[in-house]
Amino acid sequence: MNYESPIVTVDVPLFTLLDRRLHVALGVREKAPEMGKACVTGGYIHTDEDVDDQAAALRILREKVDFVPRYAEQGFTEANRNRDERGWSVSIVWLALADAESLVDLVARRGMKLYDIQDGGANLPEQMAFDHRLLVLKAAERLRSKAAYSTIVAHMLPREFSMSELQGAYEAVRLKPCNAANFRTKILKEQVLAETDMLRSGGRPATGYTLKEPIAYFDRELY
Amino acid sequence: MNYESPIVTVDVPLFTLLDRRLHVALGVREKAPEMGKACVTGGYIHTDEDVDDQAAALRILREKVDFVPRYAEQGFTEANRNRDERGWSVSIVWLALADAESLVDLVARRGMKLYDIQDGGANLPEQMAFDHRLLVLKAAERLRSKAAYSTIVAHMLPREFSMSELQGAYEAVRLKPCNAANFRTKILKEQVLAETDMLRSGGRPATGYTLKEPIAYFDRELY
DNA sequence: ACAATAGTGTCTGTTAGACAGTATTCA
DNA sequence: TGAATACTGTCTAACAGACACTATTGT
Repeated sequence: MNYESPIVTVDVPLFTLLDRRLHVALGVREKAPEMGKACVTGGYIHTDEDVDDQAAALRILREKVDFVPRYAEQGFTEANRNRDERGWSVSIVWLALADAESLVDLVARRGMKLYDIQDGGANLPEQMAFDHRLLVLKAAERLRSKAAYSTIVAHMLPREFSMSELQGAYEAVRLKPCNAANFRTKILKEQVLAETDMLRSGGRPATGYTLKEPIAYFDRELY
Repeated sequence: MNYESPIVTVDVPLFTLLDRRLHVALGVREKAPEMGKACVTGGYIHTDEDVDDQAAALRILREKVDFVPRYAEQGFTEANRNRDERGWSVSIVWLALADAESLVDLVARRGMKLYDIQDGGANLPEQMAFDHRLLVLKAAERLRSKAAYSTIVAHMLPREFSMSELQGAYEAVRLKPCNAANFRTKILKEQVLAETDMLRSGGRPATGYTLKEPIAYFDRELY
């Protein structure tokens, strides 16, 4: 027997930190079905040009909103018969991260909007296309759990950041405060940061840091 | 423009512990292409009967090899244009776990075979269908990393197990030994195990344990 | 009694977490 | 000089890890 093949899309929620709170950039769906509702940037795989799902994710961001994220990784795949009225469909969800400035610029250019998702989705729009509310919440949850033992959150900061900015990023994503003195010593001991120039701020200038590697993993949770 | 939709399959590597070493159960592919090569149990999504990818994974195991795993979860999705000569294809890989006895019985019934994958795939068959070698290795790696901070490995033991069996499971999957006294106190403190009847063994009978919940997560790695 | 496996108590070095205090900038 | 932010040193309780010891079975 021959079975109808499901529809396959790649959806790419864009995350950043704004005012030390996790935000996601959403657009507005421009065609039926679900026209006019808030949606994650996504699209079909182009079997003639995309070599793999990562290439598809990056092409979709480039073509649809002219954006190159700082970091992207596959999150999870949502696949069921109810998520799209047009039939059984598969969404490969990629998480993309960028600094706030780039995303603020993007949403201004493209008529998109940044939504605070610090409070379990309370500030997401009422109506969202398809199951995109679920996709965003699952992706945020994945980000939270990955943040605990990796340097992934640093990609939502400027390339050079201060220790307190980095701490703020961990706190926002992990949803709990941590002690500045202990945070500093612990992450420095992990040897994942490289020092750069000084950064000016309100008081004493702070040492600037960058990630040595795009992502590093810790043996234990970073509190 | 209208794009050809990729082929979508669900592939389900079956893992267990045999002689305190991680093993995967593989079958033999019975049709072209790649006929005769070792392969992961998998199949197409049946859009008329599967409600979602989990249902598809379980149906495929049931129909193809008449097996119900003890635990299954979505692992990752492999999606590119080179993995199947017939065209751009997507595999949603589900990890399935079972006790050794059930899988030994399964492979005997179905002409499958259990392969030791303790040594990074050195004991996998030379020729495997499609990219199934990669799928198995990636799935095993996912299992290893998840094992560090959860009770997932217990599903590769009998439903009731002794503390030393559980320790052996962690050691096999994590690839490092750990101290019996400390392992015991640490996992008991997590309160994830329930006591059952005594289990007979070579010496003093051991307290039997079962998982309280299908899966529990720890705040820190269990050494 | 002894081999084999299960389970406990205790000690030591390391780490988490709290907190006091010093350093360097701008207004 | 004082407000603001950056950074350091030290103390304590908890935990990781090692290890010696006791307990309960079968032979």
